[in-house]
Amino acid sequence: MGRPAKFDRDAAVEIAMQEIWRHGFEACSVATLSARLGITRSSFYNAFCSREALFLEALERYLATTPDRMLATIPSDAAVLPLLTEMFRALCHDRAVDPEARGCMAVNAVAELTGTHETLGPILESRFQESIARIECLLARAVKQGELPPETDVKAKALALKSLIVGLNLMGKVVPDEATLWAAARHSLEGLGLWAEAETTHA
Amino acid sequence: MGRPAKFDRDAAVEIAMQEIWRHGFEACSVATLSARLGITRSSFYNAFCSREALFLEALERYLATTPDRMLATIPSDAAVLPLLTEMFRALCHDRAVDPEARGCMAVNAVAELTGTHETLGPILESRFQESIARIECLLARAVKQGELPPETDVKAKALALKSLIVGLNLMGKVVPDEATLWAAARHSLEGLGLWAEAETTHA
DNA sequence: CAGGTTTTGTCCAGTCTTGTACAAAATTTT
DNA sequence: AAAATTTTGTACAAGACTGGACAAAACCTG
Repeated sequence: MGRPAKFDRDAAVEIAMQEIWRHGFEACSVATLSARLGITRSSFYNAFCSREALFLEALERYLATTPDRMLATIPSDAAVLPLLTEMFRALCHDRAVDPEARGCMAVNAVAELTGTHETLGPILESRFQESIARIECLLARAVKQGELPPETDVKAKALALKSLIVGLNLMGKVVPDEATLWAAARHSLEGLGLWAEAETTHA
Repeated sequence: MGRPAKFDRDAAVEIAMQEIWRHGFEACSVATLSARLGITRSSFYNAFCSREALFLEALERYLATTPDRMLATIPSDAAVLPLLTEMFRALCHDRAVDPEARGCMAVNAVAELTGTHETLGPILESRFQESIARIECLLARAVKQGELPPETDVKAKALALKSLIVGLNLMGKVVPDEATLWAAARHSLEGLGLWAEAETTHA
């Protein structure tokens, strides 16, 4: 099967993710990325085809670890609201714990590439829409489970929630203090009637 | 006083603002900006010194027209809450009415340059902080004027508000529909206890 | 060991970028 | 009209980036 690659592809994607997270997509040229990865541009093109392709891989990798992920891996029967609260707590923590305050890679990417980048823009937009839809489903389930009143405007609330998520993520780049972020988040969640103390995980 | 400039400097700043708004700061090279402005790079450097300096001028120009401005030009005795509501309405409108859905230039700039650009980053951050402080003052005044209960956590509410503003502005790049944005905004405002019907401007 | 396959390093051409330098042009002031 | 001032066009040097071409190296399979 030919000559094996001299570098760890997975580790490379991780590094690339960190790099793009830090500096943004356009700021990471093939040259700088290759250097950072310890490979030549030749190997770069061979392994990843294009900067865009690597970005998408890096994005996937990022999304797999982001607090947002908690909303996708739905236990299906669990209460929604405590999960939501938990997610916001994790979000505030993640933003504040990062010494570089790079914010959320996905939000950064949307801000940078949406409406600008020919191919990446639409992909990010649809991801965004999907995220909103997922939240909408979750809220609908919360209504069905009696966690929210039946007259809840699920669509508006989902959008308000996503706004809050995006806002906090960007805010975290400027105000990287967990307590402060959490105060704002909790305040908003309470206002939306979505705040719920997490169940004490069986001690 | 020497040879007069062949181009309208003010109009040039306007065009530059539009361009940076559209494509982001780093995507606008001196070459492309100069071309767009109809001048040579030589004239560009002569008139604006640097790309960064022009950006700051463009940013000032932008900030002078943004809905956020409504919160700075405080009538000092007027009710705060209706003004706030009005501002959000304008924000949702502005985001939705833009056929290119470029979002808010300031928010875009924060997302792009904060933590990355040596000189512009800190400037944008302090602008951001000032904006939060302004909102905080406004809310404090609202408490004093009896529009909000005395026990209001002004600091948390101000941050929640700013999060909402930022979130909506970014959201507008993906969901450029006024009704949808406004539904989310109003929902959040109501939750925060900040929604107030605007006084009918004397008909 | 030969043949096939894949990675890797080097090289290239073409385009872009920045900031400066210098002379020509245009206009005001003396 | 001459001098001073400022803008403008052109040119330069040094460097970065892209994407592809090509040969050499390294490995697997028959």
